[in-house]
Amino acid sequence: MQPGKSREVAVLTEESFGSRQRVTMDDVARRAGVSRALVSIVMREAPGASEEKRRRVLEAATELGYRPDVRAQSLAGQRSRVIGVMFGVTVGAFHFELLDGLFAAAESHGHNLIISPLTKSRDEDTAARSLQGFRFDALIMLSPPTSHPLLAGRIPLAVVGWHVDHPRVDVVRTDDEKGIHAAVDHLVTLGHRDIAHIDGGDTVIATARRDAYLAAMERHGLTSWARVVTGGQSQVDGLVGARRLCAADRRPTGLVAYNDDIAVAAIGVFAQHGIAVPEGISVVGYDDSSMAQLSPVPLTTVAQRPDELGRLAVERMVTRVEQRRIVDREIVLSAELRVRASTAQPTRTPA
Amino acid sequence: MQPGKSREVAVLTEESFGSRQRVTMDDVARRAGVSRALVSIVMREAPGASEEKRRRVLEAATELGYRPDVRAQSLAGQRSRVIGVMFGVTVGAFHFELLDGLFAAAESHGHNLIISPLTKSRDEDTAARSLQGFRFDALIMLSPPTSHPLLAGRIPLAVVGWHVDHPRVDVVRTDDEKGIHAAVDHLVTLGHRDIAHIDGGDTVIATARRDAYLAAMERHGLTSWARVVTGGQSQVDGLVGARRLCAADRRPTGLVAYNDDIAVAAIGVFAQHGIAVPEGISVVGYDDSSMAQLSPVPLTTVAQRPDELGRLAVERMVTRVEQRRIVDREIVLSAELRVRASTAQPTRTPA
DNA sequence: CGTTTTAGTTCTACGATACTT
DNA sequence: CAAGTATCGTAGAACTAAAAC
Repeated sequence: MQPGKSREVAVLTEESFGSRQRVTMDDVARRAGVSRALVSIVMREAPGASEEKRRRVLEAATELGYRPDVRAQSLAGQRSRVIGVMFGVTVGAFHFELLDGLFAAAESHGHNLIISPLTKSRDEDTAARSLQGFRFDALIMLSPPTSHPLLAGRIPLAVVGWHVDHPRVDVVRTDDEKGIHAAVDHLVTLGHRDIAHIDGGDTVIATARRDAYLAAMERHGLTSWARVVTGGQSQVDGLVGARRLCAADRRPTGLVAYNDDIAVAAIGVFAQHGIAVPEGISVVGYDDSSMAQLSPVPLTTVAQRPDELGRLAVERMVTRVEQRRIVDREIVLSAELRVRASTAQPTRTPA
Repeated sequence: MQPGKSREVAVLTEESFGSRQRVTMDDVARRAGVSRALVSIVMREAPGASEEKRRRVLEAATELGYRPDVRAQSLAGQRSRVIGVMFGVTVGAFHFELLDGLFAAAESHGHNLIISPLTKSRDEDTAARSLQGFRFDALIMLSPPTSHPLLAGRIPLAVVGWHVDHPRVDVVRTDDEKGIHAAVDHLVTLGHRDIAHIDGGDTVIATARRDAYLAAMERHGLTSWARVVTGGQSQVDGLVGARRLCAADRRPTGLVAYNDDIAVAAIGVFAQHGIAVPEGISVVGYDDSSMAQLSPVPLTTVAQRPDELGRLAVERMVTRVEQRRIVDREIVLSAELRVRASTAQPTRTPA
C-alpha cells in the first residue's frame, strides 16, 4: 500500500463534512502509534488491548473525527451487522416510538438498521429484494400485520406487535388480550354493562383485540350486551364507527376502542350528539400514544411500551444471528391500564 | 483465489433465503463463461459488452438469483451511492407517500436510501453521525422543517417541503403561497368574507402558510376579517383550534386549515356544535392526503404531489453528486386546489 | 498497413475483519 | 500486543486482442 498517495487523493477529492473526511483506521493507527489491528480491537470493544493504548486509540479517533466505515465492517465481518426493517402504512405516533426504540437498541449493539417501507407500490417481495442487497442477517417487521411473513423460516425474523404461528418466527408483542380485558374489567367495575367495541378492521391485531373483547364480555356474563362496530386504523374510521353507534336505538354506556385515534374521534362524534364524556359515555383507548394525553378529554387507555418492544426485538435478532439459544420464541409484555378522565360510572341505566 | 473453497464455506454456513444465498459476481461470471469484470460492466449497464454476452450474463444472474452486494458496490465505487434521509415526528399519510416516492426514485437511479429518524432522543447531530458510517454522499431532509440544517454546505443537501435560505441547500417544495391563495380565492369567490385560519404552529412550513393566508386576505381587502387560531400538526390540535373558533362571538363562515388532519378534526367539532359542513361553514384542507378522501364530508383541499417531490429531491442529489450543473437551486411545484364537498356558498351573512 | 474502436480480461483499491506468526 | 496478510464483493483503470476503417 501507499498510504501517502491514498491520503493525497482523499484530500483532493473530498469535500468533507466534519473536519476531515475519509478518515480510516490507518490514520487513527498512525496517530495513536499502534497497529491497525489494535484500532480494530479497540473500536469493536473486543478484549486484547491495554487500558493505556485503548485510551490513546480512542483519543486519536476522536481527534480525527473517525467513525468506522459500516460498509467495510459489514463486508469484512462474518455477519453483515445489518438488520432489515419492514414497516408499512400503519404509521402513527405509536409506530414512530417503536422505530425510536429499534434504532436505539440497534446502535447500542453495533448493528445497522435498513428501512424498507411497504407501500401501495412496494410489496413485501420488493422490499425484501431491496434489503437483500445489504445481505441483511435478520429482519424485523413492524407492520402491516401478516399471518404468514414472506421470509418466515428463511432468515431470523421477528414480528413486533402481533402473534404469528410459525415455529421460526420470533414474536415480541404486548398482551393485547389482557390489555383489552383490563379495559373491559375497568368499565364493568365502574358499573357498565352495555359496552361496545369499535374494532380495527381485518388485520391480525384488530382481530385479536376484537376476540379479546368478546371473551371479556362473556367472562362477565355480558355476551348479550356485546356489540362490535367496524372501524379501522385511523380517526376517520373512528368517526364512521362512532356515528353508527349513535344511530343505534340502544346507545352503549361504555366503549372500548381499537386504538387511541379511534377513541378520540369517537369522543368528538359523541360530543356532536350532545353526549358528554365520561358523563354520557365512558371511552377507553389503546396504545397510550401522544394522542391519549393531548385529547381534550384525557383518555383512559391501555399502555404499550414501544421502546421495550423495539429493544427486545433487536436483541432477539442479535441473539439469533449469534446462534445463541433463545428460550421462548414469543415474548409477551404486559399491558397496563392508565386511567384518566374519559371513564366514569354510568349515569343512565341501560334499557 | 480459490473459488472452490469459498463456495464450500458459503454452502455450509449460509441458511439462505432465495434458492441460494451468497451468490457473487464470480458465480455469475463462471456460469456465463466470462470474466468477473464483464459481469460488472453488464450489471452497471456500462458500455463495452456485446449484446450476446450481455444477454448471457443477465440470464446467468437471473438463474442464480444474483443481486449485487450494495456494501461492496458502495465501498469500491468512488461514490458511496448512499443517500441519507432524515425524517421526524411529523408523520402523516403525506410524509409516507413522500417516502414512497423517494425510494422509487432512488432505486431507479441505483442509489440506496438510509433512513435516520429524528426523535426526542435522537437529534440532528446523532442522526448525522449514524449516517456518516455509511459515507453517504448526499442528504435529504423531510422534517422537521429547520431553517438552518446542521449539514448545510458540508454535503449535497436537499430539503423537501419548505424553503431554506442557504446558497448550498437544494429545495424541492410545493408553492404553498399559491396553494393557500387558491384556497382563500375559492372561498372568496363563493362569497365568503369571514374566513379564519387554523395554523400549524411554529414550524417554518406553518409560518409560510399562515403568512400566505394573511397576504391573501389582504389582497382581497379582507384584512379586518382575518383571524388566525393556533393549531398544530395533528388532529388533536385541530380539535382545540376549532373549539376556540366556536367559542368566539363571531363565527367564521369559512376556514382554511393548515392540513387535512386539522380540517377533518375541525369538521367533527363543528358538527358537535350543530354546525354542518358545508352549510354552516366551509372548510378547506391541505395536502390531499388519504384523510381528505376518507373524511365523512369529502374535503376540498390543496393537493401536493408527494411522488414528484420525492423523485425530484433524489434526482437533484444524484445530479449534485455527479458534479453536474443544476440550474435553479429551488424547485417549486404548483399546488392544485381539489374542490370536493366541504365548501359551498355561505348561507349566513356575517355580522 | 497503421490507427482507432470495440470487446474482453487482469489486477489493484476500497476499509474494514480475522487469522497467523 | 504488534505486524503482516488473506478475505469480503465489487468498481474501475490499465491492458490486450481482435476487428474496423
